[in-house]
Formats: sequence, C-alpha cells, structure tokens
Amino acid sequence: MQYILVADDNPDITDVLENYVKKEGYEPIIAGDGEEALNKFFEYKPSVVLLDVMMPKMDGYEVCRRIREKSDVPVILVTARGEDFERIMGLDIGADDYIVKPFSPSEVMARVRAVLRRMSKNDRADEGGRTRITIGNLTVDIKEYALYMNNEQVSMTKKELETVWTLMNNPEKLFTRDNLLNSIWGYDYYGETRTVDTHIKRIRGKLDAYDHPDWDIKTVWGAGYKFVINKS
Amino acid sequence: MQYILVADDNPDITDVLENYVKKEGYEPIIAGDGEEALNKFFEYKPSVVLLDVMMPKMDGYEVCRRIREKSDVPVILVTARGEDFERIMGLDIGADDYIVKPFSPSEVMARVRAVLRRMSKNDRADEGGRTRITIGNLTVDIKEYALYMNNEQVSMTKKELETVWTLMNNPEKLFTRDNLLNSIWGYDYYGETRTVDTHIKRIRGKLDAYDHPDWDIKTVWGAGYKFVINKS
DNA sequence: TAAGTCTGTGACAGATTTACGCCAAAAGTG
DNA sequence: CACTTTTGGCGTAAATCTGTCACAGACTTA
Repeated sequence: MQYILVADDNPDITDVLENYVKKEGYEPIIAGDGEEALNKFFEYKPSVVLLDVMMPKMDGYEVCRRIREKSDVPVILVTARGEDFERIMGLDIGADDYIVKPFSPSEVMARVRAVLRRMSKNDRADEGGRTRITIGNLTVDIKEYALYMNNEQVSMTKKELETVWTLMNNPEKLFTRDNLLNSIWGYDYYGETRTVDTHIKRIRGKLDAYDHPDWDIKTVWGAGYKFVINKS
Repeated sequence: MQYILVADDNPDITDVLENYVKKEGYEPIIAGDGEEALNKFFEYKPSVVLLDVMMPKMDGYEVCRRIREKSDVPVILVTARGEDFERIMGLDIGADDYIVKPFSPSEVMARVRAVLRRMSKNDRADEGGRTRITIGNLTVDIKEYALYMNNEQVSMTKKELETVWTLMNNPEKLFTRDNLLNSIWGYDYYGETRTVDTHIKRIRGKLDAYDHPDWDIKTVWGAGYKFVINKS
C-alpha cells in the first residue's frame, strides 16, 4: 500500500484531496498542522508528501527541512501566492515541486504522478546492481524483462519472471512462501500462501519444456522452494 | 580531488548546489555566466559540468559546444520548462544529460553520480553522437527528423519519431511508460501515463503498413514496451 | 501401514492491462 | 484569424494474467 501524506489546515482542501488520492489507488494520510504532519510522516513512511506552506504549529518549509534530514521522499509544497519557483527551489529545503493555490485537484494528482515517475526506476539499471544472471542454460535479464533457455526466449509473465529472478539471485538459499510473497508481492500482500505454489507450477511448466541438468527449482518439503545448482 | 563546475546566474541555485556537491565529497567550482564558466573549465578541468542554458554573456549551448571542441567531459544541461527535446539531445551539442527546472538538488546529484558512473564504465560509445540508426528495413535519422522503411520515407510526427528513436537506441531493453515519458516528454510532464499507448498505436499503424520480419515493437504486459530484433 | 500434513495440478472467475476508435484541446501555418 | 496537424484523453472491448479452490498424490511420522 502506497501512502500519500496530505498536510493542510483547511479541511475543505484535505477532504477533496483525500478523495482524489483514494481514486488514484493510494491511501491518503491527513494532517491538519505541521507537527501532526511530521509525526504521521514517520509513522506511515508515505511515498509522497504534499505540504501546505502555511500551517499552524510548524510551517511547510520547516516540515520539509525536517523530513529531508531523514529521507529522500518526494515533497510537493503548496504555496498561496505566485512565488518564483527559483526562490522556492532555491531555499535549501529540498522540495521536489510546488503548486500555487488555487489549484485543481487533478493538477495536484498529475504532479504527484510526475514526482513518483521521476523517482521511480530509470536509475535502477544504472545503479550498479547486476541486471542479468546466467546459470547453466538459463539466463534472466531484468532490464529486458526477458528469460532465455539455450539463448531462446521463453515468454514469462511479470510475476513469473520476478519469481525466477528472486530465486536465482540466491542459489541454494531456501525461500519460504512468505519470503517470496514479501519480496515479490510486497509486505502488505493479503492472500493465500499457496498462491506461490501455483506460480512455481507455471514456471516449471514452461522451463521443463527444456532439459536443464545443471540446475533445478526444488521443493523443500514443509518449508518452501530453492534454486539449486547441480555440481556434476 | 574531483571538481564539479556549476554554472548558473542565479546565486540561490548555485549556493544550494554548492552545498550538495560538497556534501557528496566533490569540490564545487561556481560560475555566474557563460564566459566565466568556460574560463574556469579550462582552469580546473572538472570531472562534470552543470550548465544552466540561460546565462549572461554566453548561453549554455554555446559553452557546451566550446567545451566539446576540447574535451569529452560529461556535461549536464539545465533548462527551463518546455525546451524542445531535439535541441537538447540528438544534436551536435554533445550534452550527456539534461534536467528540467524545477528540480530538487538531490535529483541533480543523482544525475551527476549517474554520468560519472557511465563515464567510468566507458559506456560512452553507446550514445556517442549517433544521428542515424538502421535496423533491418527501418532507418531513423534524428538529425533530419526522418524515418524510412525500405528507403522510402514514412511521415512521422515529432513525438512518434522520438519514441521510435528512443526505443531503437536500446534494442531489447524494456521501457516502462514512465521511462518513455521521462526521456521524451520530459521531467515536468504532468499528463496521463496512457498517452504513451496512443503514440505506440499510431506508430504501429504507420509501420505495419510494411512488412518488417526482422524487428518489432513489442508490448511487455504489465511493464511497458520494447524494440525487439528477431534473430532468424 | 495408517493417519496427518503438505504439495502439485487443472479449472475457472475475476482482476488487470492493453488496443482501438473517437473526440477535443493544443500547437503550428499561412 | 481560419485551417491543418499534432497531441492528449477517455470509454469500451479484447487480451492476458492472477488468485483461489478442490482434489489427488506425495511425504512424514508414529
């Protein structure tokens, strides 16, 4: 679940934004003043923070500054009047964008989407982590989102590919179903553990169309699954 | 000591960036206009150059061009909103990346790290000023903004051409919609993600009028699009 | 061997995501 | 300003993926 923190002392504003945030599939967290905003920030670890500049107890600039001491989460400031963006951005508080009142809710959501987009992906392939693993005749490339057996592409769905990738990243390591659900589905997944079985079944169905004497996805009875490498 | 040259005529901006650069362990060199930037460049030989496009005495484009006559140092251009894609990339200026205002300082530093990483990997042959790519019977020339199928020109709009160009530049690589929006529409695009779909549809509509057994623009369900080359 | 667990599998409904057509807004032109 | 082209957005149908269930078969332990 992705949280969005909305901090404004005017309930009319937070009410409207709350609905929009929900409609976009995020979970809104509302705060009515600066201190509350800061507390809820640390409690919920939201993915985006929307801060009104003028709030009781602690203003938006200060909240932003405090958040920046601990986190790189995208922060959008909401200002009352047309201040020059270079002034806002130039203040050493590290805001990511700003919106001038009066705004339309859809404009706000567009900016939320934009900062999330800027933060997401893009750098990950750059990030130095490996993007491709080969074990025996099996290769998975997460940058291409593709899986190859004997250099021939085998079509995989997203979840299937992520599952293989996760297992391959730690050969010989046992993954419980909960481990896999946590790292692939997310920590807040609510559903059957056995779902994993179904995915393993589908993966095996596709990969077993080929011989793979060097490795296998093995069931550890009563525990989970692991990717094993056969030393010959 | 690694120097980073920061050129902008707004002291608010250079002040903030100066602090960030220091915090990351580099030594900032500040310039307030184009001529100063060029002089300090030759004096300090920095590892990265950050250039605001609009500066007194000499604009960022010109500074970048002059630097390129002598050096392959990574140059990041900073532009105000709404600059055209093609002016920044693809042309003979030779910039390595660009950032659209408003930006957050942490975003800037992320890109500095990114270009430095790319340089260290000597990965530069990749983007090295190519202006034309041919794959199978498809040729795109970004300099003349034209696309050919079987040496016959197919009329494309700007966005369509840029999309094809971007995908072709990294065959097999998956681009999420967000990736495409970032690199083609820019960091300050506040529209719908699904817009990409519409453009892909139009591109396919035009290109599918011809056979192209060697390649295809493929949908990766739940993830994005990629340009695939068919090995026969 | 029998009882008690745990896993593999096929089927299916529901959820998600994408393609496509159409329209309206925006940008470009003369 | 009128006209054309380009671009972005939306609703719907189609395609694809995913989670769950029921049951058979496998494994473990006593």
